Amino acid sequence: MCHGRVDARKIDLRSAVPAYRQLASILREQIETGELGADQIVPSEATLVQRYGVARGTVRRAIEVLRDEDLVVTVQGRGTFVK
Amino acid sequence: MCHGRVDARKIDLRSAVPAYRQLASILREQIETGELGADQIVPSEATLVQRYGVARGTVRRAIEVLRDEDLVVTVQGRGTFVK
DNA sequence: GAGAATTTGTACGTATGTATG
DNA sequence: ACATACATACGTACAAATTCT
Repeated sequence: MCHGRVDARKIDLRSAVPAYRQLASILREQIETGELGADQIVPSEATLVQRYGVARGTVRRAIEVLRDEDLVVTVQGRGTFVK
Repeated sequence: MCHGRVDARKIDLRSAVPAYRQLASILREQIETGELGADQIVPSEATLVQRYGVARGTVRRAIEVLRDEDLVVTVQGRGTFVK
């Protein structure tokens, strides 16, 4: 089996930690544990929107955090890749 | 004379340069020429929205650029200040 | 101190443009 | 031509921090 989808930690909108930071932490962890390996594409914004139930703007802010941390690079029309 | 308001360079939404970058350039220039001096507060988001006729999100993006360039600092509830 | 007003922060939704495959 | 994916811009609502009355 192994259904591909793993856990999808939930995002709590009522938390003191903003949703975009929670999502950034989730993705950062997946990168650090190797669940998302180097050069591997990060799920598309649309996918993350559906998977975590947040708005696209929130997804973009989360990815922006990772970009600022130099963990990923984003290319218009292609996607976001782990560095 | 001297009406306080100076020029208010316009922002061209049809330009190849995004509106938020145009606004960032305008504010950056005002900082570099001393029109906005050190420790002086930058006009509030609401003021910039009215003055330049763009959405608040666009204003925030412009200021974010200046923050990334370490030209200003922003404090919730207070405002944005020239460094 | 209480309350209102101001100002930035977060989150949502929509529409359109640009780049890639 | 088409579908996918990121980029920009608009608007709305509410929360949080600060300042003013």
